[in-house]
Amino acid sequence: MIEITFPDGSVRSYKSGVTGWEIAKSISPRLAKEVLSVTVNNELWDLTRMITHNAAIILHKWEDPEGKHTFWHTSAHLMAEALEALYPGIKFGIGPAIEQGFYYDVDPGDIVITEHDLPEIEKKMYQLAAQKNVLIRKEVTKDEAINFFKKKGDQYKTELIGELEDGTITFYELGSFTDLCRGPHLQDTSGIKAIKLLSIAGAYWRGDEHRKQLTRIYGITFPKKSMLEDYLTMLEEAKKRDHRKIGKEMELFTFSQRVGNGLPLWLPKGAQLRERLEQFLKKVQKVYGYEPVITPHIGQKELYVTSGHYEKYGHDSFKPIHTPTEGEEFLLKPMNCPHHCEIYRSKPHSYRDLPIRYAEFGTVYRYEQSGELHGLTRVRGFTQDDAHIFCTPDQLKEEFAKVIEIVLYIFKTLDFENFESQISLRDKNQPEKYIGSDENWDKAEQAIIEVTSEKRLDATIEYGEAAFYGPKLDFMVKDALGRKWQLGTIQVDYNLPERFDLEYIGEDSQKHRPVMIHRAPFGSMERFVAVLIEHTAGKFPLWLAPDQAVIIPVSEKFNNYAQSVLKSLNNSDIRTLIDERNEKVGKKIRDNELKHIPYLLIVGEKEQISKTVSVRKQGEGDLGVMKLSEFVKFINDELDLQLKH
RNA sequence: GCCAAUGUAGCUCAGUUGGUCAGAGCAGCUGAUUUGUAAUCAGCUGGUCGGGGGUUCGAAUCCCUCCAUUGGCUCCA
Repeated sequence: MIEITFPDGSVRSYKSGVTGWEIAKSISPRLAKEVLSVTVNNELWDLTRMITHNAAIILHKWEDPEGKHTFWHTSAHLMAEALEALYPGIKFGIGPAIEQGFYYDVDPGDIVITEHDLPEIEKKMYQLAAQKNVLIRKEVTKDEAINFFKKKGDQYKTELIGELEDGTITFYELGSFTDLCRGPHLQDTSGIKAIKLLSIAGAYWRGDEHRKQLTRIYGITFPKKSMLEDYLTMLEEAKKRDHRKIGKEMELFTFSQRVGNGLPLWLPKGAQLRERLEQFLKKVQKVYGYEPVITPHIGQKELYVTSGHYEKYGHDSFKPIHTPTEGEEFLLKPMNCPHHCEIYRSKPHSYRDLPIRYAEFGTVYRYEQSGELHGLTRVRGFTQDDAHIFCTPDQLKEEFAKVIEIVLYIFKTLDFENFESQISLRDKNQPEKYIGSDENWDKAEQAIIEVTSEKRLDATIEYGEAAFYGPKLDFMVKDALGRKWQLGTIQVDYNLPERFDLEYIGEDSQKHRPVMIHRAPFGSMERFVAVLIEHTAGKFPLWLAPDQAVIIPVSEKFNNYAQSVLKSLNNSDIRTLIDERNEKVGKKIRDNELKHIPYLLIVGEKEQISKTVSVRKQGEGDLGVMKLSEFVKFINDELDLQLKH
């Protein structure tokens, strides 16, 4: 007999060799039906694998990430089985479960699989799933594994196995399809009731653009048809929030082929929105002791050679600009930091001056690959809400903490609750990748870790993700479709002060090297606005809305009164429009609701007589009649609430 | 940059096997209506069918090529 410990701490005895599924069955038949996989001593296992020693287990159902992971991983195998049946000789790369579904990278040889083929593959998957084929786990030796895939002619699997250690290799058989796989898997495929192959794309083998491009097929599956329907509805809803669609509808920004791809044109309403965000941050930065600076859009190539950017990012930059007569070369600036370093250098500094915080909404240009461009989230010209803090090593921690405060304040004001934060540290096994002394690195990394925990940030730590010049803390937010974008970033830098030979005179009258912090709470205005649009679906908070209220006269007879209301509200700094079109009230309400204008003010005979407006709130409907002064107060109260945290 | 798909009026989209196929709705303009909380009616103006080349008696439709967009891969704010 062995002892099995459950998550709640209870212990039960089972005979040795019991499986996860049998344990589930012993608890309840319903659990046995729903359970998908089991964690045994922190390892995710198949339900059919025999447990022969005392163990702590957790049973996973669909509701658990581990359960979904198992379900989707098996689905990837099911898709592979279907692909092999439809395209004999097809070769397989990797086929993992992902956050939403799964994919498989395949090499179909000379034939091309397109999205038009997906329904047929789906159909085959349904057929195969209905056969209720069992997944069989087999432990194999490395030689056996290599021979199997060599015989099959699958160089990708052979390559993968070559890197594995003997004794740890497992195969899974599903019907006629055998795959190298760590598992775990479902017991059989009968639970896969709803299947949707979503898209198809090229993906380089092992992410290396110098290697062969395989065909990646993305899909998702569910244990119930209704779940798939809900998921597809959710996708449709998400598409409605797409910032590219809303940006067009609300006339926030556009692109022109004549201007160039990846170069956004901010339309008046978008520019207003962006300016308001900038003013907001400028105000916060003033409180935190930042000093605005302004630098040009280009700089001599030598500047970026000095900073090291030319070597690292030169190939991602626009080609140098040559002057007509001299042999000078200028680059469109890919980063603001070199310019700010030169500002620091423009005069000598004492330790008493530090920290110095130079802030600039600096527009930078990077030649992103054409396939990478995406709405406002990935563009070739964008404005960073950049600032560089020059401080003593002793001030680093406190300065870092203050930047986190700013980021959190901004996110809170804008209701960004679901952000993730990531600390990127160095990989100590590869010291050659980083510059700066070990001592400084330790200090900086320690400071970031301490500060994030003091600020109660639930940050993940990634080793080896630091920049070569220092550790950093990044803030990520997901867009409507769940794609993760990096917004804010705070980076410690020992490199640039070194390269630009930046100094300050210390208390000891000696020269010292300052430390730099690069920080951008929004990241880039373009990307931030994009994510903001998707989060709000275009229904911006009142303080940001380009237009806050629109006056709707019931008929042309009341245009004069409407005009007087307009004048009065605009005098009270409420951004107000008037809809004098010769249309019925219902039509005007509908149109202005669709424009996401926060307040609609209907005025007719009653209002004209009583000097009031009939207030209708976007998405909520009629709020009743208010005196003009009441409405102004009502608006200002809401604004105060939004900007006070 | 690579793989795949897409590209028809300002926007959203029809256009069947190449032969009155250059259309619809919305937007815009004009007029009628003078409107009370999510679409009043009528008329009109919009397009070298992404650009270029080719096949054909004839191309939005077939082929080539370039450009852009979309979904991914690599990189990154």
